[in-house]
Amino acid sequence: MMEEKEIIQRLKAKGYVLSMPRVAILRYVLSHRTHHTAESIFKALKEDYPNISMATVYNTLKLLTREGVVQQIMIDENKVIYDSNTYLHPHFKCRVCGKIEDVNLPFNFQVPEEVDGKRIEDVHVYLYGICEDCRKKLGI
Amino acid sequence: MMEEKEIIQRLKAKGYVLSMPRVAILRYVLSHRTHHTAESIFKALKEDYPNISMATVYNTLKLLTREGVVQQIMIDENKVIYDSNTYLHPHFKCRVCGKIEDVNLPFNFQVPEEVDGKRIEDVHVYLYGICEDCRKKLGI
DNA sequence: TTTTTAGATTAGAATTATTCTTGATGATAG
DNA sequence: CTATCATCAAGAATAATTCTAATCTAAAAA
Repeated sequence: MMEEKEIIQRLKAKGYVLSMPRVAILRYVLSHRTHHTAESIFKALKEDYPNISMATVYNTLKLLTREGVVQQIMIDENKVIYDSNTYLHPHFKCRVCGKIEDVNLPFNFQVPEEVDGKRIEDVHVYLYGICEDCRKKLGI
Repeated sequence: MMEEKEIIQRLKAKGYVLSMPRVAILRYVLSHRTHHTAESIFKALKEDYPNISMATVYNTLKLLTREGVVQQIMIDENKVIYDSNTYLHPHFKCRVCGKIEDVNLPFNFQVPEEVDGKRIEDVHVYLYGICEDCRKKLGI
């Protein structure tokens, strides 16, 4: 897990301007290592930075994705979730309550670097089912 | 891989009305066992059924997903792809040309039926990287 | 066969997530 | 300082999907 300073160094070295909104977004996702949406980040930052815009949030998240600081999780059919935990770990979505959680399970995903001539750079594993709470409530 | 007649039987038994547009959509996805979008199906059927509507395509695809006839593939961040090949197989997306392909690779995805109290019902594996064509073009 | 009716369909408006556009702003090199 | 160039904000635009309300139809009942 990378540190804020290290990340800022690296982005500066790549020629990015580390403007106030960008640092605010970076700091926010690093200090809340859970799942975010563009909107949840926007709302959270709106308080301290009342004139931040959605476009900036989207642009910065795209930048951070490109630079490997966050990961786009597409487990949900209608919005992208951003995860600042970028090591390979499966995600789970409950089909009853819709909750999305990390799954800390050492699956053996020895994905080869190359398959059928394709170079594999990233692997996403999404699990769907019913979460513990919903199972209890439903008695199943 | 299920047959059309068998599927229609099963859906009827479940109480669904097998109307003309529903059968047309079912038949289309079964006879073109590739990747579809709601829009591609709509356009293809528009020729034979000039007044079919997008709402019907979406509703029917949702129904067929619920009944396990097709699978929603969410490898692409901005649209859902429907796959009538519903056995567990990874999908690949080229980050250069955007092409999406099946990967016929026997990964050992022995996903347990239960993890951390969660019941796992479905597993999606998405691989991202560079396809053979793009590697050749780029010389990498 | 005709009637009935629950559920399905259509057209288009509405919604939601995301991207684009444009003019303003601000950091930085010279 | 000032010119340059990337970034920013605001809101319009777009794209995918869902909703709404009036109409239609498959299939059960008469």
